[in-house]
This record gives sequence, structure tokens and C-alpha cells, in this order.
Amino acid sequence: MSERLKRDFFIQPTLKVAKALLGKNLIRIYQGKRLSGKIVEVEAYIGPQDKASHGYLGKRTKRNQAEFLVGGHIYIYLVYGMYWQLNISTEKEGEPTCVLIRALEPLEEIIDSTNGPGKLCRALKLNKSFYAEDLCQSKRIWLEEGEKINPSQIVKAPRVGIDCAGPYWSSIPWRFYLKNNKFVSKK
DNA sequence: GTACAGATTGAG
DNA sequence: TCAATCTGTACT
Repeated sequence: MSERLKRDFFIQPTLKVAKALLGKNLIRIYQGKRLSGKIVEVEAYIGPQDKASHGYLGKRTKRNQAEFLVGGHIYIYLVYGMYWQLNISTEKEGEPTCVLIRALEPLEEIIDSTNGPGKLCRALKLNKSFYAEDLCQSKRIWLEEGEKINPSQIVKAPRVGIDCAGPYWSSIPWRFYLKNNKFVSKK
């Protein structure tokens, strides 16, 4: 059993948090069971300057308000009417920044595949009830220290699924994943 | 009240 | 390569 990540961890610069999240363990308590997985793939979304972010130009709505919360809160969002995206807000209150969790390596009790944002949420039984949940206080989901990751293991790549944001933003390497990990989403 | 986009997935 | 599928948002 490792130590739970504290608020300090999440209020660092988003890109730093994104890289630091690789290798951490995500713990989800479901029906008395402990579902957990190691984070192997993430993407950073940095609000006002990021056209692909819901917080672009400081646009703040009911839908994306969790993205503005102080670091450590869950921003969960439904896309295409069927898939949930699990994000973790970063930095301080009022900053529309977050990190999208794209893939986990299953550790405990997880039977569904987790190599994609939608499948990951399905495997962990995550839904809208987790909107704005505080990872620093929640009793049903949180993050723990995990495997120590060597910086050379971290691969930078362009983000996925946001081509509509334009060639410039969709090419920025704000996606990070662990080298040679087979649970990283393909493509 | 209605229109519409959307950080995906999996089947063909 | 492309369609499925639905909630919140924005607009009338």
C-alpha cells in the first residue's frame, strides 16, 4: 500500500503533472472491491491557450466547470453519447487545465480492457456521479504512488482525436506514454 | 422549444 | 473508412 497523492502534486504545472502521473496507480473502490491500474498514457489540456481544450479562451460553462477547479478534482465528460473521458484538473482554481487519462495497465480486479479513454471508464465503472470528485478526499477513488518511471521511458507524441482543432494544435506533443507498454492505446 | 457538436470505438 | 448514439450547450 502506497501513499496517496496530495494536493501539492496536482497544483504543479500541467505538463509536469502529466508526465509525473505516468506510473502512478489509480485506485477505485467498487462494491467493496479494489479496482486499480497503473497510468500508462495521458494527455495535457492547457486551457486558454489550447484550442482543443474545453476551456479555450477562458470559456467557462456548466459542462466544463470542473476543469477550472483546483488540481486534484475529476473532470469527467461524456462524448459521442456513449463514452466517458476521465480527466484530472490541475493547477490552481480558475485555471482551465487538466490531464486526460487515456490508458491504464490493469493491476487489481480489472477484467475489461483499459487501453483507451472510453474503455478505461467502463472498466472502472466511472460515470457522471464522479463529476468534480476530489481525489485528495474521496473514499472511492484516488491516486497512489506507483512504479518509479525513468524519464527515458516517457514518450512524447501528438494528441489524438482532436484534428478539428487545426493542424497546429493537433500536432503539439502533449501526449505522454510509457515506452513499449502494450496497454497504451493504439494508433 | 430545437439544433448541433463532440478529447471514441469497433465493425466492415 | 465510417456510422452509432445522446447529453449539455447555444440559440430562437
